[in-house]
Amino acid sequence: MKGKIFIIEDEASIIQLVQLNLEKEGFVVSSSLNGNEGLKELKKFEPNLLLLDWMLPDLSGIDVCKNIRRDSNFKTLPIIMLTAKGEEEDKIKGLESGVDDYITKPFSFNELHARIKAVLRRSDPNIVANDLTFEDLKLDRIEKRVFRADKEIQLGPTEFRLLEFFLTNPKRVYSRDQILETVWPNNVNVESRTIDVHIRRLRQSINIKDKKELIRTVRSSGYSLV
Amino acid sequence: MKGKIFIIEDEASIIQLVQLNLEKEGFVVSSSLNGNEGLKELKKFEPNLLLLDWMLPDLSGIDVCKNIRRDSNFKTLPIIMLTAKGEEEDKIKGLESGVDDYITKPFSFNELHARIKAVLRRSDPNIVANDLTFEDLKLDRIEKRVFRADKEIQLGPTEFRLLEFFLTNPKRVYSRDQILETVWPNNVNVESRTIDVHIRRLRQSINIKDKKELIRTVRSSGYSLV
DNA sequence: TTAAATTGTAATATTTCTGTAACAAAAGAA
DNA sequence: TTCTTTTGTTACAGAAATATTACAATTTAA
Repeated sequence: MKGKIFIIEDEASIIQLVQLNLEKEGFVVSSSLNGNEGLKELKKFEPNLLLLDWMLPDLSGIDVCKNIRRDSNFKTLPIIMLTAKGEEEDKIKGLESGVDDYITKPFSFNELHARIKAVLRRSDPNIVANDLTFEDLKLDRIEKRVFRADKEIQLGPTEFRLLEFFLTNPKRVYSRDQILETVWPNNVNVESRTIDVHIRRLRQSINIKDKKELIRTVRSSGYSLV
Repeated sequence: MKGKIFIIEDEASIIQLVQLNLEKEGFVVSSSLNGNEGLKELKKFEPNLLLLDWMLPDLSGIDVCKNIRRDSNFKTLPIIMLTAKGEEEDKIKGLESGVDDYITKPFSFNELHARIKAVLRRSDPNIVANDLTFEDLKLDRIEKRVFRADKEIQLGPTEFRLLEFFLTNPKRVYSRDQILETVWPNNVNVESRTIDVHIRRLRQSINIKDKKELIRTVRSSGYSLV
């Protein structure tokens, strides 16, 4: 899961270009062509990051920005401002008004992508990182390694995916069905009790004596990481 | 933010009633009186949930449903079917054809609302509020945890559902029958006195010494949260 | 090809939860 | 008061959910 990005930008061609590329990178993207509608849709969409054009037909980027910062649910939403060349002076204003970064049009997608990753890494590391962490647990998606308290742990493939799944949303309780759907390849039919066994195996692997149990059983609901 | 709901239903009066109430709840609502047009508009509207009448002038609800499930963009759109009384047998067919829930006309808005929330919670948890609170009581539906005065409380599954139920309408008095209907799975037959026992268990769990009793007994009527 | 690792399931053990019955206590009614 | 109705409390047996174990089948690695 890479996270959700919302774009408010009045040039449809830019939206198209950026959206296409971001989706190719695995982000979920939604967009709007103007400020007022954009604000509404954005709040429904609940993105992890906003790409915001400086000049919009109705509201200025700064107005949008201020509105967002006033909303307690989006106070901390990372924003990257898109400015046209020659507006450099405004950049300072932009940053002052609570923008996390800016990029000057025209920009290459690579440049944008780098900035997005940088901003997300600061605000919500789990979205970008190849490392998922929770407390003293660390999972490296690239190298396929898992550590508990800096000690490497060997997991079978299924236990690895299972832990990876829990780490994308720690604390959240998942039902056996939800776990099956996500962790097992589609169209496989496995007994839902099978999950108990894998939970057991995972527990056995990641538990260290004298350290607390990391997987919580919620009777009649499922399991979660705690 | 509550999300978008689309209604396909040929009785204008029902649409009006439901739409009005849903909008009052904060949903964005759009509707259509028949299946073919409805399908087109729905795909433009991109709702988070569809309320679909079983009997339509042109297409049957099932046809609409199948059409939607064939469209990759709407494969997972949650659908609640509206059936008239006496069509109960069809319900099974409905659920088989990919419907998420159904409700029999005539229905109360509260009942519909509850089902909508339940279905949305499954499909798109961010749309629905997940924390229920009342005074110093807090229930987290995602993590399945309950707190009183910031101290965590352990509840069994039934007590959890019971409290969840009371928290959706604090202060309101519910009869034992109402409690049974909502908190217990359908088609289970339990003695109504059983509820007293669970109330007792819930009380024991959530009461803290020196703090006031949270569950009120209303003689010959039922119980409520106060 | 063989050995080792992994997987799903079934059988069994263990834990936790549930509903009910029986009796006590409280609240109304007469 | 006394009687009646309703609710509170308790204990307990059976049910239900989860934990654990062993094992055969399959996959992967050597």
